[in-house]
Amino acid sequence: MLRKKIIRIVDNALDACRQEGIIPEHVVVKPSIEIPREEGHGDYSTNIAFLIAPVLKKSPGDAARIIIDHIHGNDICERVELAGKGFINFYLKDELWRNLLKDVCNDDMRTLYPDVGNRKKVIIEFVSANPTGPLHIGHGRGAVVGDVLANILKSSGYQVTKEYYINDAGRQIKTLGESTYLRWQELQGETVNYPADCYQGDYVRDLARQIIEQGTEVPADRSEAVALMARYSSGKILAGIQEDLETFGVTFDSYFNESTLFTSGVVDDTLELLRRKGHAYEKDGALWFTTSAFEKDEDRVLVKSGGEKTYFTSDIAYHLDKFNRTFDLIIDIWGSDHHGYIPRLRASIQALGRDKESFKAILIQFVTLLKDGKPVGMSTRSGQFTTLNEVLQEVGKDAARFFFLTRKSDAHLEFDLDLAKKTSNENPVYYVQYAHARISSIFRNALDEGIGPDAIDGANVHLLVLPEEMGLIKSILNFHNVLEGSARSLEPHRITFYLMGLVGQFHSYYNKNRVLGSDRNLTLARLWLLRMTQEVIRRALSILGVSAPEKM
RNA sequence: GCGCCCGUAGCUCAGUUGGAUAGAGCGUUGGCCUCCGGAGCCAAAGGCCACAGGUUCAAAUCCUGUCGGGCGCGCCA
Repeated sequence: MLRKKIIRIVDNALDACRQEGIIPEHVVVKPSIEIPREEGHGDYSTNIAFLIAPVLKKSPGDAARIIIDHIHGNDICERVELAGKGFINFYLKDELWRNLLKDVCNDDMRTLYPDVGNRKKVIIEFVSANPTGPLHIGHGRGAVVGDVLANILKSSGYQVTKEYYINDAGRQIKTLGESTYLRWQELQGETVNYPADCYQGDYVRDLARQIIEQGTEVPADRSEAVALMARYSSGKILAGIQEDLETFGVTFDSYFNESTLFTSGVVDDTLELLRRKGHAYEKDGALWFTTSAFEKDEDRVLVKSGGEKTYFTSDIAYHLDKFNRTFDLIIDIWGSDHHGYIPRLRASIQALGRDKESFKAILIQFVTLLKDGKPVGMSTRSGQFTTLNEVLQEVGKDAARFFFLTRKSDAHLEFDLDLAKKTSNENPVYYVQYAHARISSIFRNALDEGIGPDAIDGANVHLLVLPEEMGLIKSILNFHNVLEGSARSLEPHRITFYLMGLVGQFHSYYNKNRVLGSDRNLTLARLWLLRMTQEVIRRALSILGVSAPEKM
């Protein structure tokens, strides 16, 4: 918003220098205008002097001085200073910030949301756990990142579709059917040898028991019986997964079955397309894809010598299908152990003639669940995982969601169950929610004194002159930049860190200054500021899918 | 062996894509409401940003190498 004005000021100064022949006409520089990290370094800062100093054959400091001397007709800055070895710092007039926030308020906060998406269609695929067992805490992390990222992109001008991909064509579902069948046999009193590569969790036995209790007729033919068990079990488990996700606040716009790629012919189309473009070739009786033509990776098999298609093939088809559904941007959220898979998929996207930049894979590092200070294993097959549902029961939706977003996705996360249970007060989510509740409380008190929303509407914003108040105003407006950065980098955790900072400013301000005081006009102005603060907290929390309580 | 990610305060982690004096939370120590919610605030202590070079006005950030940790490298899914 204001950055553009600063850019214009700098550009004008450069033009003035060119006209005077100080800077040669042909020299083109692209100064960066940024918000300094240090508070004392102004509202904006530019490094332009460092860039033109070599051209002028002067020191950066002298160059900066020349630029500053050529800034004319600037009415938005309180002052412009040379700082450090050549930085030019811009200190904007306080009234400018106040007016800006007032504008945002009058516009119903709409200007706070950036438009980086420009209505582009994006599909985010996440969780996509096979319905062979309940979700564990690692899935939970991916679920939150995907869900929140979707919210971020929606808030930034994208049209977002959330999709869950089900590998129902593969071997895992068959194994599930086999597992249930064996447990079923066991429950019939038969002695069975239960293999190690079958699913070990107790839930398989429960499923078998359900089949018996419901009096379902099991076909005598073994493979038919297994097929029935597979259908029943996966359906039941998927329903359970959906239920878990719902209590976690995660929903999907569509569920996509891998098997439909075969029935609809997309898989065949994909192979045909790759052949025609010369990106598939026969070797050793198998069909190979030319990964190496696009990426630093080895060629991969599409069709095995036995005629069976690989998982990779249906995955290429799946992504072709996404493009066919006219999505401009495809985001996949995977466990970080899949990172080796990225080059070949990106290669396939190029082979299909699509822009590789339209595909983004986000990797989620594993979660280490700590119990009694020791890590707990989480392999689905071994059955000793702790389910997402159990964690939710213990720490609650808000804390779990917020906690998952307190670090960037591609970093290990230690989730200490005992700590989360025992000292939930220490969880940062309470720190943020507390601020929201506290502000609500102030409004309740104000109402008792006869100050309602209408009165606050008429507040004189220009009574907000304290440094803490200016800091809050700037931070509220900064939500725009944070959201934009979060959307561009696809990093949801930036929102949580922003919130903790904003809320810290509020708590500090609250402690130092009284809001409800004897000066009615000042009271109104401060209430107005708190209303804006609370509004942003609420909206940011809503993006995170975390509740904003009035009381707690 | 090859590839990807990571190494920042005692612990868990941020660090605006190359900016100025390195930032939180927890923990430790010491303070703060006769008044709007003490689930809060203020202050102190704590750092060779794994190590060594290089690139430039400027490096935690980019390049090379070393050490240490995680994960991948199938005609599995």
